[in-house]
Amino acid sequence: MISVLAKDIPYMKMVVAILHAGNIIDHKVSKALKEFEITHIQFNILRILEEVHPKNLSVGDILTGLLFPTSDVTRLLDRLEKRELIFRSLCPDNRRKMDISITDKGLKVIALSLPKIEEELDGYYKNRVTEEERDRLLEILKRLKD
Amino acid sequence: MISVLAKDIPYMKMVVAILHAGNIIDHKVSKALKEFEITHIQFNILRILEEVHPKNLSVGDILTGLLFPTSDVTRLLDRLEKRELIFRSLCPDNRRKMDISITDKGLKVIALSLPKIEEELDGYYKNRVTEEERDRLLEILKRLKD
DNA sequence: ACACAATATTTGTTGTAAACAAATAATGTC
DNA sequence: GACATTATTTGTTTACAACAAATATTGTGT
Repeated sequence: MISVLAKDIPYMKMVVAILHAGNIIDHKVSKALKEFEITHIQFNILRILEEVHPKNLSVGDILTGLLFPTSDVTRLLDRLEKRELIFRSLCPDNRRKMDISITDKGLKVIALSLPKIEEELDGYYKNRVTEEERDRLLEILKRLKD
Repeated sequence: MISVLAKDIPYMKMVVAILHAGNIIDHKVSKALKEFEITHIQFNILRILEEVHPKNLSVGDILTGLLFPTSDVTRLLDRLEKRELIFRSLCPDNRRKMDISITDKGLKVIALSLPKIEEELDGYYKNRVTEEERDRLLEILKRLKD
């Protein structure tokens, strides 16, 4: 999603810069996750499940947690389940729902991949953005959510 | 590529915010492009070709222009060619290369879609970021390129 | 001129994910 | 008990990414 929009318009420059930075980060994260054979979005789902571990979440909960809804959580979960990174069972209270939880194997993947991601990103932002700039950036970007 | 990285680490917050903002923008661009049935990356290729029109570019040139290399320019061009948005011919000077140019139909798509994208994004950034903040953001993000 | 390396693009293959509609099943409500 | 609502799954199609390998053309050294 690298954008080559009208770069002469000031705010378009900003938009392009955000997209560009996002792409770079995305690639770095994906690169770090490669050895674990999980994708960025799969990682995100595992992270969400890790956060509530040992409790579980429904498919809908995960969808909400993803900030950005993807139309296809079921099949993402299929892939994770096939590799035993998550565990699915029918919710006893409401049999329309599924109880989804992260497995020990999934926890291990998160534990091992997180430092790799941080390592990968460290070299990226360091010496490029000061702490003050980082906070300022964050503050502005916070407002750019919908 | 919504990220749910360790949000408690300050720079990770920044990273997540960039990814989030990028996702929103990406979705908005894609939404604007939908009626023209082209994807964001296809749009980018057309934009690159439009910039040099009526001259042409090689596959390698386009790859370079994309800021972020995708492994699959050939088949992206296939789709664009099939819909007569671009034109491909053998480069006479170097028959390993292809001369790729945008067609009138492609130019029309760009001309019609650009305002739609801007319109879509207008509502997004306006009243959220001041001009000063926009410039500051841009300045910082510029350094976050690789 | 010939062998061989380098360049430019294409193909094959496989897998992930997005988009959208439709189906299924369980629950809630009047 | 009929019917709407909710939660998840399935079907289908398409785009794109990653990576290796193939093809064809050109450049280079001897």
